[in-house]
Amino acid sequence: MPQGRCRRHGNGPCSCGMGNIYRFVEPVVLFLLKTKGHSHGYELAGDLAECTLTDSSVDLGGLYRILQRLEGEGFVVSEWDTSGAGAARRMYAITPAGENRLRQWVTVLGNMTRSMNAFLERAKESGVVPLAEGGSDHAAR
Amino acid sequence: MPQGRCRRHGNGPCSCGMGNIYRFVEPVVLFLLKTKGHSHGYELAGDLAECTLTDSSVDLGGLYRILQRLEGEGFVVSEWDTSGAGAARRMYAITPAGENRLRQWVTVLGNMTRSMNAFLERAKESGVVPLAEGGSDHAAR
DNA sequence: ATCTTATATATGCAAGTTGCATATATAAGA
DNA sequence: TCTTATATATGCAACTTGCATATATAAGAT
Repeated sequence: MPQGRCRRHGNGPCSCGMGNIYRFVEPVVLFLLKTKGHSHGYELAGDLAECTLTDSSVDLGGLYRILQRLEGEGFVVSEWDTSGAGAARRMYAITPAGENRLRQWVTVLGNMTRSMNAFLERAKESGVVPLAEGGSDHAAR
Repeated sequence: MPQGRCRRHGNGPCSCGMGNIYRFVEPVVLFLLKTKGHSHGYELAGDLAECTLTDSSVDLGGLYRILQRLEGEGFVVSEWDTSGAGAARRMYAITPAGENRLRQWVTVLGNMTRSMNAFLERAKESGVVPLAEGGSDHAAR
């Protein structure tokens, strides 16, 4: 938990309060749009809950803002879908620029995992690891 | 790159503009203090440059702020060291609470790498991967 | 008929983080 | 005396985050 610490669960090693960046919201959204073809915010929120490592569900308001930003940057496009019953849905699709962005994310995340593994390796060698008090990570459920 | 995008390098897949969280500043600082015994901000900045995955060096002002926050949270303690020549150094040391925090970070980062690898695996299976245009990650140097 | 719930999108706001610039002081070397 | 390296620290605008709230439609329950 970096800066915005988890205010709900106190001080255990949980992944709450990490913000959307730690939940890989942007790359996962781009990936979902790439594989699904198209989707809308409310549906993406459900899919995201299964792709991310945190117990805290992604903030819906934040997700809509991320989609708005991605559209402003040209990585996704949207249009209203009033065909179905119920409230209108804003359907999103990924653009070629967005697909390129996704490939970039894969590169960056690949570098990150390598760095993180190297750090964890060093930490284990140094014997920092044994039994974290206050134990279980909420994210590990 | 998430929200605060890299303003310097345009649109290549670099790890700039990711903020300190993506550079693992907090866990790496705690780890360095644990293994070194004690250190000060300016020295930690040099060590951090070798432990993090970004090309952009950690912002020194930001690092000092992180150290201040960590002290406020009881994870490190500091005192002035005026013994050596030159400007006074504020020497930091990790506390028992900080060591516990570090163990929690190891747990959380371990979960993160597993989630990231699972995502990258899925992305590769879906054929999203091939050749990101705008190619090299600055972080990969 | 009315109430509640689920679906669906969106904004307001306070608190926090970030990058960049800047201010400060000490000492070594040119 | 000037520049550079060491060393700490704050100001500020821009952005992100979590939480609360506002909105509208429709299905199902009472």
